[in-house]
Amino acid sequence: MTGKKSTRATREDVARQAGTSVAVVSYVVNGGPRPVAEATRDRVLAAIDSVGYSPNGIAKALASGVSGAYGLIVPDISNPFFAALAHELEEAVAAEGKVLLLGDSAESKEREETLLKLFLQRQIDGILFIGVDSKPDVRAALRAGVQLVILDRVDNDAGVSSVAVDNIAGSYAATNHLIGHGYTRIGIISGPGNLYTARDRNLGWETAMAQAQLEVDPRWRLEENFSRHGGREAGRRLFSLPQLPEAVFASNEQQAVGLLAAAAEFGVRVPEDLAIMTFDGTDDSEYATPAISTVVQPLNEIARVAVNLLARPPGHEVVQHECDFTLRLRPSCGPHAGQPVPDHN
Amino acid sequence: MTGKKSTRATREDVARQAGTSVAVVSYVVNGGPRPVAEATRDRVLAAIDSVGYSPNGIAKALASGVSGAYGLIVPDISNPFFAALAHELEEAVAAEGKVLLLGDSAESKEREETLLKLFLQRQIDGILFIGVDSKPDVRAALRAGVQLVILDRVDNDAGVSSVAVDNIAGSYAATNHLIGHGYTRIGIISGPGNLYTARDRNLGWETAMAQAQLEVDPRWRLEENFSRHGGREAGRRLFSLPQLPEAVFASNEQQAVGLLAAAAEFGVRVPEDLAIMTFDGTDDSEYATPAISTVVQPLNEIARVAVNLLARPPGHEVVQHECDFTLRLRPSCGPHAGQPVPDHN
DNA sequence: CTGTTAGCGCATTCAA
DNA sequence: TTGAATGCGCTAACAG
Repeated sequence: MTGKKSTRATREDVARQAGTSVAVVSYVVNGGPRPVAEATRDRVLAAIDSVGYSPNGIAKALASGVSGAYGLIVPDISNPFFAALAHELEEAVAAEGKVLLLGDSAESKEREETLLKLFLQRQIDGILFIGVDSKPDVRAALRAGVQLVILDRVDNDAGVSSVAVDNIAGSYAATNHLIGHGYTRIGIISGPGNLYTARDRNLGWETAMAQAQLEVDPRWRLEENFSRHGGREAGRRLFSLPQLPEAVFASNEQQAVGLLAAAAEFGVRVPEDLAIMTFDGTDDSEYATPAISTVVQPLNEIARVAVNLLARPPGHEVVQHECDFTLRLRPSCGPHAGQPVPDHN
Repeated sequence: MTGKKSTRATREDVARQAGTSVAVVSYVVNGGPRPVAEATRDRVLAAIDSVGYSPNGIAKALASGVSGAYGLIVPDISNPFFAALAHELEEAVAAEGKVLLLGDSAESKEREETLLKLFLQRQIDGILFIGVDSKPDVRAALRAGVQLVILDRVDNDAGVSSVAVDNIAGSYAATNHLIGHGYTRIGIISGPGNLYTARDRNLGWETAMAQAQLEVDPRWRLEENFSRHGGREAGRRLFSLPQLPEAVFASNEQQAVGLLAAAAEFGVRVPEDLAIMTFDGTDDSEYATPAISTVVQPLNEIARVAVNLLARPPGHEVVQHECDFTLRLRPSCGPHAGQPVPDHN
């Protein structure tokens, strides 16, 4: 065609221009590992500027063994909770001077493994992992000696580090808050039974209910996916029952939003006819109608801790970090006297 | 420590094990560029399996010049619209056999440029770009000879390919639909004036209003950020006015969600006291209370077209693709006879 | 059909 | 303080 192969300037061009060796260029670019004379450095810098040199990250990765990138695998980035978490993670990763590779497994176990392998092939320096279920196969990463941290949906037996909120205590606190309102007929929409997250939140609710010696109508225990669709379906079933509970704990925020949509469909008023609390605490619950009371996950802390764990030199011990939550009270669970609520227990 | 440097198996290990040369290993791994005898291939495959070989993507990228990755830059991945788009893009990119690198510019012009450079350094094969404003500086990419496609917020003067929905026609159709309801007092929440997207949607609304010879109270023209917060602020101002419009076109979905929250605050009923239409059409509008009528952007098409443009060999002509939209009618704009509505014009 | 070998751009050790 | 040289793992000519 028109010209020669559009090839970028390399160290060699800089060296030639500056009248030095390529090694010296490296030294000034990386500020080490050896010192460079003031005058030489200036010449090199001028040359870099003149030829428009920018180091090739790929070559650097190959030679040094570190790629400068972390990988993030999520089941579905269009899920607001994962998106919010990804946003925080990106920030934490950037603060580490690295970039973040995004992999969306589309809720597919198979795609999840493919992504993991793909990342590993790219010499990723560490992997942030949110699995589609609680039995992720992360052996490939361990085998390759790559750090991996599991987020949110945690398998405590996997032998890898993890960061998650205290799901049991959170749902326990949420349920207790409903009980404190004086509600006695309290239902739950729980998540898929194969997720520890869902089981833990279920357990918290059960514990609070048992402790308060409250009976539970089994028809008020719905199980659905952690999605708006799931929440709406649960709501439709619930609202077709002859008798409604006074309150419902929706195990995740997306379900709560769906439940709200179903309530509107059926003319069920929230919180007058049904009080609602939920779990997660992204902006979704703030902007819902009515705004939803929720256990808030500290996304920022989760992200920071996770990235810190990833940045540790390999061979470190496995740590399973559990974050504290906060309770955010809004109109959906009924009128408040404005009293503060303890974080948990 | 315990063992030797945890170094992965390479082609050489495979070759040794199989008793062949490294080239042959390449040939069977890549299915070319030269044929390999059946028997040899089998030996190689067995050897690969035996030593647990997995090709090093970094080395491959360096040697071949293609990295197998596309980069995506978005202003904020926690924005549901961008998240939904990213989800579709990831899918389209994966279908191309590539991975997607995510960069979140956090609405910062500076970070946006940093990300672009970072991607370029990593020999990204192409960049999907959603800028924080309509004057993105993408010269670095052009200079490096890397394909780049601008999405959503398009600058028609940039000389780069782009994909976007027809914003003018979309808002024109939405406004006309409101007019068809018989509303004559119609307001607008428009987006930041520095975004073409916002200006175009504004223009579509203006055109429809002018064409219907409808007067506009300037106090019913609000300008706010494309966020829920912005929408809520606009709503609060609007609902403090002595007289409300009958309908409002919220320029993006996030604003509409915020507007709904403000309406609930002020006891303004939707659609009885105020009809609402909006633009974007992610799940957010479906699950809002009430569900929101909206111009729907064909995210799937946008993603496919964008990735196709990216996959073209370099040196191609600049194309600015404009996608069709659809209108999705829901309760928020008032009762319908159920008549279908033409796509546009 | 298969083996050999020269790069890809950079980090880094070893000399000078 | 600087230069030369080796290697990272792989691709793709170029020879057999």
